[in-house]
Amino acid sequence: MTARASSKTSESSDKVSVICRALRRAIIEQALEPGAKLPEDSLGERFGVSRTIARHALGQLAAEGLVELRRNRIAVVATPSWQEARDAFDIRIELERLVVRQLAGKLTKAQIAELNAHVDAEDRARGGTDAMSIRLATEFHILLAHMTNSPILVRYVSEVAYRCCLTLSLYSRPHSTECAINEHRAIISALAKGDETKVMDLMRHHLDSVANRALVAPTPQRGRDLLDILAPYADEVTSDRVVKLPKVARR
Amino acid sequence: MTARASSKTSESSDKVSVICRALRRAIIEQALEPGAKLPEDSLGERFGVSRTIARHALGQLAAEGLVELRRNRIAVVATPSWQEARDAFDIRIELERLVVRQLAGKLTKAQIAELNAHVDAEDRARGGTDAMSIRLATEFHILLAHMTNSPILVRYVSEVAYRCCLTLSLYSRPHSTECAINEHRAIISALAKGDETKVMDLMRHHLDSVANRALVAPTPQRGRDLLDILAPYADEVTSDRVVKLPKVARR
DNA sequence: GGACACCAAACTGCATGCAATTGGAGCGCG
DNA sequence: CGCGCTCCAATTGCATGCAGTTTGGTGTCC
Repeated sequence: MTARASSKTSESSDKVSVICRALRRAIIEQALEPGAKLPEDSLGERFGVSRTIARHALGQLAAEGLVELRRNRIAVVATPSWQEARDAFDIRIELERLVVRQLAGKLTKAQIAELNAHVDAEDRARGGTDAMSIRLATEFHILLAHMTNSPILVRYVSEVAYRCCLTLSLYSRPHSTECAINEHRAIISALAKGDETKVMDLMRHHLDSVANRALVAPTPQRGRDLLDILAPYADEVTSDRVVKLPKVARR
Repeated sequence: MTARASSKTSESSDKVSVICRALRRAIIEQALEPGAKLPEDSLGERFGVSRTIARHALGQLAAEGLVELRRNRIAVVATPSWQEARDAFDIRIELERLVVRQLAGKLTKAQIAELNAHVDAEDRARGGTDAMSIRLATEFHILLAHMTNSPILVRYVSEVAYRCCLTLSLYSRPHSTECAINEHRAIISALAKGDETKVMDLMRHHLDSVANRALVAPTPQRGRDLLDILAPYADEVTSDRVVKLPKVARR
């Protein structure tokens, strides 16, 4: 047995879905940074639809956790806390281990070729922008999920992967994608060999290292946002005159 | 260390959210069976809002997988296939194992009391309707997820648990909830003891047995919907005159 | 009696309009 | 110069209206 009966899960071609896809992509490519404002009017105007539709799209993206929606306030691209980012990665690890567990030894030659082709594309894109590298790497994982032919699994893996993308733009330093690509290759080969436990371990370590490379511990321990972030500056303030705050990535 | 800093995740009090909650509950209590029609007008009228709002709510529920939305067609309560149900349970197992892994040995006395109180409630409700038993059992799992203080985990566990609920109304026979209750108690005690691997195993077996009790293999192997379901009836039709079909739960 | 064309009711897809809320500029005061 | 107040433009929350699509029922013809 190679794979399950197919099933169509593709998003329909509503105007709403179109906008969702566009925004999703803009977000994961970091064209829209976390915290960026998303007024319904502007969105509607930009996409040539009414506010009603833009609003609906924002609702969907909020349900996916990519957008934050507060009553009577402008929607913004989600700004996950460091802890939320870590949680997302933890969940992602378990979900993707499930993916490769289901896939180990069950892939057709064509599917393996497809995966290799994708990694080749990642390789070729190494010269390109960071954003593209991140997108391609994420799409590799989503491609894997698709091969399980489990719509639910695809949905959750996609969602959580996008959320992780989002956190990369927040907490990541410019990073080298090379090892990630090698790890992708290793996963493919273990999948082809059908070594279930091996591939599950590979996936865990792969995602763990991505997470660790990305989520450089921000505030030592899981304190609450503002207070802890401001603590060191507060020290300076009380100890001496106010010093010019160092420019910090903001939004 | 006992638990993380709190964080508010509660759904806001939009009219949309109100309708979502109401429908969600109606669905998991099986007041709305899978396949039930949900016209925007009727919903709006029933809840005293415009179609716009009802529509938006349906969109949200569709994003959660509780409702199926097809272009230009009346929305219906989702009718997951048997395979999708199985997939949902597989995902649920991994997610909830993650929950108890994070929780093992980290619960306060108060939290353990809360859990025990909930199971007591489940016990007391044994005389009540099946729907209520199912709801309470589901809420036990969601309560656990809440204690991780990870909003993302709460969201995914809730969603997937609701989806599993949905499948229970489709494929389950009237079942005894007693063992489930005992298993809940066992999980609590293992959590309190802090035995991580034990509680993860308990959770796996608990959910597995729920799934197995519920998902009585429907069509021997994972065939496609209609054809296999109709096969036996087709036999009768071709072999003799058309016989009156036995009344089968429909909608 | 059965297949087919057609039509009206029901319903969805979407835009627009109006009321309510927000946040920020401007202004006055200490 | 900082603090608080007022007021207005920007923006959201929601209902309604119109156009297009689907559904199901009726009549007609074979």
